[in-house]
Parts: sequence; structure tokens; C-alpha cells
Amino acid sequence: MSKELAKTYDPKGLEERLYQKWLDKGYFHAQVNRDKKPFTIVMPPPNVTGQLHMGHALDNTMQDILIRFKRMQGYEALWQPGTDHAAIATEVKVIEKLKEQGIDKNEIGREEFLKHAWKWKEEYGGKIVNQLQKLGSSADWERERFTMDEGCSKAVTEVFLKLYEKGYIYKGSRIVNWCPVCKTSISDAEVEHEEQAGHFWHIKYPVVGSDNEFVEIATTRPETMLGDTAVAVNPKDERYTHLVGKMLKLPLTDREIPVVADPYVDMEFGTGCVKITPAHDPNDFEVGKRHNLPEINIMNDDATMNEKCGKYTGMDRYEARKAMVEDLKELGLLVKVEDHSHNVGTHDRCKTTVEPMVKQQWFVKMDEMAKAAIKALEDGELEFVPERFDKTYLHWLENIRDWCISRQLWWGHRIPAYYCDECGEIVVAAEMPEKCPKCGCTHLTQDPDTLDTWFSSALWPFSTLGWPEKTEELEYFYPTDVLVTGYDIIFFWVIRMVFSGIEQTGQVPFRHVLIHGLVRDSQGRKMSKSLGNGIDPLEVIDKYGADALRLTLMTGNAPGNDMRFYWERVEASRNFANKVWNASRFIMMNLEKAQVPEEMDLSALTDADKWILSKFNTVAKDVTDNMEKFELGIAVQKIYDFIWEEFCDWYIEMVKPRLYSDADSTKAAALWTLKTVLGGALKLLHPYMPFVTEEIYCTLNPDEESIMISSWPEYRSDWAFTGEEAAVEIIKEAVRAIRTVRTGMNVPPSRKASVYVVSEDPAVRETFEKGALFFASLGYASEVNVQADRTGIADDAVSAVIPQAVIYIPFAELVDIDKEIERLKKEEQRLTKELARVNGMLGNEKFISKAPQAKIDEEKAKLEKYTQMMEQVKQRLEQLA
RNA sequence: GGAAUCUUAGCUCAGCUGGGAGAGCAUCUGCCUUACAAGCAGAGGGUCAUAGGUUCGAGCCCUAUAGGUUCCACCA
Repeated sequence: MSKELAKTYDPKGLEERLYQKWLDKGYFHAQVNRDKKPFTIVMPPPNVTGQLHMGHALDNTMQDILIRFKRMQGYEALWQPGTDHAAIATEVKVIEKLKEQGIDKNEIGREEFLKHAWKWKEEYGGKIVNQLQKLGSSADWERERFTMDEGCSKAVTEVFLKLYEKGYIYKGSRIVNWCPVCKTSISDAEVEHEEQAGHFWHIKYPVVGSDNEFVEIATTRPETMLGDTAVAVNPKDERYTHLVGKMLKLPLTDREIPVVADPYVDMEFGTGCVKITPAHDPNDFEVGKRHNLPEINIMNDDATMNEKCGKYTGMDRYEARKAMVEDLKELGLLVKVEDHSHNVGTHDRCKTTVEPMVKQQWFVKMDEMAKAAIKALEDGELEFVPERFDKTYLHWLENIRDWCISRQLWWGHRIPAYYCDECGEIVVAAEMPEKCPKCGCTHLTQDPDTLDTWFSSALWPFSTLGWPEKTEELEYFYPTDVLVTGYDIIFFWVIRMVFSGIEQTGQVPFRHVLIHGLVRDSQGRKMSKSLGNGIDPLEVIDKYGADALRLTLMTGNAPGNDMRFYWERVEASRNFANKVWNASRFIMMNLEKAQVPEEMDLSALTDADKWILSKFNTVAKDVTDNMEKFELGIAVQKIYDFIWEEFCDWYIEMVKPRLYSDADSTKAAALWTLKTVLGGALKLLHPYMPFVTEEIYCTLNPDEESIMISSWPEYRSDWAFTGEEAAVEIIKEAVRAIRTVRTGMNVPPSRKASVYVVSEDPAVRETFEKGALFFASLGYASEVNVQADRTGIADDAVSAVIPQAVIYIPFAELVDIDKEIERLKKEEQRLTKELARVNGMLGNEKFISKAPQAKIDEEKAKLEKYTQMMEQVKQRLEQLA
């Protein structure tokens, strides 16, 4: 059932129809199939709160291309999708929504809040999945998972228990990054450092027992001085050796603190004296541990000063700073204030300045697991593409600190730890124990905290396949083949998956990590909500179609680099879709008019047919190789060039006269070739542009159900025709040469000319005789005469020179003599340059002795060719002059 | 402070292991040629950031410099 195709390609409606068809047919669904090899990708789970952005579009397009490619190659290709509960992001949204209704989180309590959160998830959570489908993503939606579904939660508990038993998870009092707005701890990876202009306050601390002696310290955060428990100097610093061990009076308080010596202090920096606030600075915390200093926490969870702060109690940290500086000034203890710019840690989510605080938190001990992750990369079990991200990965792992995994949130996996209300015993268990194993009492309370959202994401590659159960799927599809993600998420996610995978399953969860960059706006800025410069992929799809968006995202940049988004580029991609559409339309129009053989005797093909078939064959192989190496951009560029430049601009044009002539005996061959090459090209293009290719393919092959389940073009040795390929290249070169002559002389294409091709080589003559038709068809010649010498050609004929032959066009049929001279002079210049280069190389003894013989022969051939061409040009110039 | 990366046509970017400077867009010229004006055929435009070095030969390798971007980092 062939149907009429519209004149221009219109993706509207068509995309939805085809996607629905694929879903109905179940093409996306992968099952354990022992007859096939598996190929697995797990989709980075987008946040349930998520709205599709360009990052998703890029990420998922790449994955879809690989999956479609492998599926067509005959693999059982599983693309495992799902969504992430996105602990803090979701919690914030739900809180906002409740606030609008006048509901306060703390008033309704945990149980009630979670009910709202789940409701919210059910209501809005599916949106992102829907949007991913608009891209054409062929993920196995039947297997869609959620990081907080039953299975994934079970995996989380299992891992927590195992790591706890192994001693890798511990609870401890540590300095953590505390977000005073979100009121939760955050991990190091969640802290962003940004340069801020600040001040350096120099403050004098009086030495106890000696009048008028002070120690001058410098600080960027004077408010923390209320928590000072020492002042440190470098042990080698002779300026202060006499003070070590003495006591200082801490201003604004009635406390006395010691001077300690610690190598952490940089003598060159500031005054060489550092106030030590163990409870509010990570370094000071370490110093404090070394010197057994007390930790005095001076702040509440919202970063206001707590009850230990005397008159400053209740003030915000910045208010307190101001007040204290004023007071110090009054006391004459403020020496000076300097401008100072320094890095301040902020919470990546809410941009609040992080307050280091000492808190009881849960941590994962990293050193052992980090070592295993490093080893995996070094042993080649894990490969980054591009390779340079190895360094990012290793550097992070080599400097890793323990991972703070507890969060003071409600939405997430609750920590499976229970405390005995009586004796305080900690029990880590999958379920609430009936009684305390120590004191036997039955009053136990679960830890109120939840786990870092990345804790569950870290298990994603195997938890989605059923782990900890030993499912068939896990055994068959795991470890997965490739993980596709942005470089911005290597620390958060990739690394944690790697060590979790190794620890829990004994295997690296994926062999390759394909890293891509960020999609930026046309000015190179990050797309962000606050800037309002984000471009909605759905809008792009709506205007130009998903295929155009996908192609745009895959071209014009190197792997791992950021790319800029330009509407013009989408337009160019859309034009390509239209080009494919129209070429196909032309071919199908012709196919309808004639009977096309199913099988073709290849010997019945003309040189042109063999040329394009052979060319296709090569391109298919190259494209396959590139795709195997994850060079997706290079691969699609080759497909693009092949379809547009070779197939459309040359082959289709060459073949037209044969199609228009009913008598032509090679018409069937032309039709067969058109159909075959188009079909093959569509297959190569399908992973990139699934919709247009599917629509055309099914019209082209009414008996086939879908291009998705067709087989990938394999290299065929019987399609390799080197001789014919070369022959057509000669013809192409000749046509180009004639075009140059004619356009150089401004001859309207409507004026046909007789063309004489002169070559001593009989093989070349034969080529031109067979190809004579092409010239005519291309509108540059009405008549083509091929001969061995110049007999019968007017002396003033204009020549176009190609390496294999000289082409003459009787001057009478052309015009403009000046332009011809100009053109020839340019040619002469070019040849002079080339000759100089080749002569230089061949005249160089070192080149002759060191270069490979093949290279030398090549250059010698060029020398001969150019010399010959030069002669022709000179002759011609003389004639015209 | 450490690291990665970039500097190639007016713009955005390709250029794989060193061997005749590329694409898309933009500009200009000529074409509504029966698949496509979202098209066809052409043209112009580049000391490949700078300075050295290795090599017969460097956009590519090495060193240094300048500038841009990004990541990491506890300098109070």
C-alpha cells in the first residue's frame, strides 16, 4: 500500500503516530533471550520533579542512538528507564505547594507530609517520562523504575546493612556542610565554591597575665570567635614561640583560651596567628582534635546565634558579625579591616552560604572502595570516552573524603537505624526490632534522617535489574555496556555507581562511560531558569520536529565539549530531513511507474550504479566503525554527506535520463540501485532520525513492518567496485571542471555546448563514453565527443583540465574572453605553487631517503600530472593572448 | 594553589595516529532545470593565538607566553 507523500516533510502528527506504533508493537521491550547477545544502557534517572531540558535531550538522544543501532545489529538491546525521587528537590517543591495551601510541613508531621509528597509524585512525576518519549526515546518503558519503589528501596536497605556490618558505614560527630535554609547536611560534592568579596578583620586578643600584650589574629568570619577554643601559631614561628602555652582572653566573652603550636598555620599568611573554632571550621576541627580542644557550637540550625552567645543570642550570623565588630571597635580591639576576596561555600541548590557545623551524621568510609574504583580504571575494566575524563575521575578518588549520607529531610529512604529509648543502643536492621537487644526494652525509635539521594542512584544499574534478588535479568543484562552522562555528574553519580557496583556485585557496572558536555545558549552561557535563557526542547520539537533536534544535538561539536544552541542549526537539520524526504519522494514516484526487480544481477549495473553502491558500502562500514567507537557525531556527518552530496547531488542527477527514457535497458538497474541505496541509507540514519526514516522506509517497503526491526547494513564484499568507483570519480571531476569553465565565463546553463574529451588512455575514453549521458543530464553539455587526440577541435576551444583528460569546449559556443584568461591565470598560479611544493619535496635528499616509497611514487605521479597540466594552461593562455 | 580544555573563515565549530586548510550559517553571483527555493550551480573570505624547538615536512608533537572557559582545593 503505497501512499502519497507530502511535498515538504511535516513531522507534526507523524511523530506521535509512529511512536505509538512502536509502543504498540512492543519494539522497545527487551527480554532475556539466550540466542542473542545483550546490550544494556541504564538511563540516568531524571528527577521526578524534572522538566525536560536540553541536557536531557542530548543525553537521551545519544543513548537512543546507541540502543537503536545495537538493536538493529541484532543485539537484545535494553534501555532501562526510570526516575529519581530527588530528595531535596522534591521536598522543596512539595513544601512550596503546601505553603500555597497554608499548610506548614512541621505542623502536619512526617506521615502526613509523605502522603502529600507521594500524591505530588503521582500527579507530576510522569511528566518527564512523557517528554522523553517526544524525543523518540526507545526505552523499555514496561520496565520503568523509581528510586523509591519497593525493589530499589530494598536494595538501599540491603546495601546499608552490608556496609554497616563491614564497618564502612559509621555514625560520627564530624564537621559537615550545613545549609541553614534547607536545614540539612550536604555532601562535599553539593557545595559550590564561589569567589566573594569580603573583609579581613584584624582583632587583638589580650594575653592573660601581661598588660598590653596582645595576639593579633585575622579572620573573615568574626562571629565565629565566640566558639574559639584556641589560637594557633606555627611551631617554627619565632615571633610567637614565647607565647605557646600561654592563655589569651577571648574578647566579648569571659573565657580564656590557650595558644597552641600547629604546623597547619602558614607563617606567611595574615598575622601568622589563627583563631581556632573547632565547631565551625573543618580545618580548625582537625587542629582541635590534635590538641584536644573543646568544640563549642555557637549556632542554631538556621544559623542564628544560640544561647551560648550572650547578648548576641538570637541574632542572625551576619547581624551578629556586625554587632560584634562594633563592640570590638569600641573596646579598641579591632586593629584594622582589609578588603579580602575569598572562596565561600554555597549550597548548589539554594545558593545559601554553607555553615560548617559539628553534627552527628552518618558517613560512608571511602578509602577502600575508592581504591577499588581506581583499580578498575587502571585495569581497563572501565573506560571513559573521551579518555581525558580519566584524570577528573582519578583526581577526585585520590582525594576523596568520607561521604556524608544522612540528610535531615523526610522525602527519601529513611536510615534503617533504630535507637533504644532506654539505653541508647543503636540497632541497624531492615525492620524495626521488637526489642532492644541490649536492654530488652521495647521502646525503639527510628533515626529520623533520610539518605542522600545519590545513595540510591549509586545502585541504579543493578537495583533496576532486580538486585539483591538473583534475577534472570540481572544475570543476563548486567554489567551494562555503556553509561551516557554529562561531565558535571561524574562526582555525584558515576564514581558512586562504580564503587557501589564493585562492592555489591563484584563487577564494574558498565564498561564504557560516554561523557558529553553541556548545551549552552548562543552566547555560551549555561541555560538556567534564573537567566531565562533556557530553550525548551519541546518547543524545538514542536517547531522543527524531534529528528531535527536530535541531529542538531549530534553535530557540530567534539565529544565531551560543551555546545552552543542555535536555532539556525536546527533549521539546517530540518532542511536535511526535508532533503531526505524529497529524495525519497522522487525515488518512490519513479518506483511506482515501473516494476523493480527484488533481486538484481550486479553485472547488469552501470558504472554509476556500481559507484554509488560501492560508496554506500564503504560509508556503511565507516559509520559502523565510528559508532562502535562512540564517535556519533563523525558517523552522522558521514551519513549526511553521503546522502546529500553523493546520493542526491550526483547519483540521482546522473540517473535521471535513464529514468525518463522508457527504452533504456538499464532503467531497472537504476531503480533497483535507487531503492537499495536509499533503503540502506535510511537504516544508517535511523538511529539519529528515527521518525522520518521510519515513515519513508515503510512507504518504500510496504511489506516490512518497521525500520526498527530491520537489520543493520553489513559490509558486503560483492558491493565493492573499486574500478567503477574510480571511473565515476573521473566523470565527477570532469563535470566540475566544465562547470567551472562555464560559470567562470558566465554562460547560462540553458546554453548547451558540445564537449570534447581528449585522452590517450583508452580506459578513460571508455569511461567517458559510458558517462557521456551524465553531462547532458547535468545541463552542461548537449553533446559529448570522446577522442584520443585533438583532431577536429577548434584551436580556440576552451579547455578544462583534469588529471586524466583534457576537456575542450568550442570557444564559439561560449563567451567572455577576459574571464577565461583570469581563470587560467589563477590555475597557473595554483599549479606553480603545487609544482614548487612537489619539486621541493622530491629534490630534498632527506625526503627521498626517509619517506616511504609509496609516498615518493605518489609525489612523482603528481609532478608528472601537474607538469602536463601546466603545459596545457600555458598553451591555452598563449592562444587567447 | 592544582588540573582539564580551548584559541582555525564574519559567526559557531570539525580536523583521527604529523604529508595537498574543512563544514554549517552568514555574504556575493547566476538559476522557480518536471524530488526538494527548507532547493541547485558557483564565488569570495584563514601567517590555524604568539615565540621558540623537534622533523625532510607541524593546525596536529615538545617548551614557554598571552587570553578565554570549566572543574577541583581548608589558606584563616
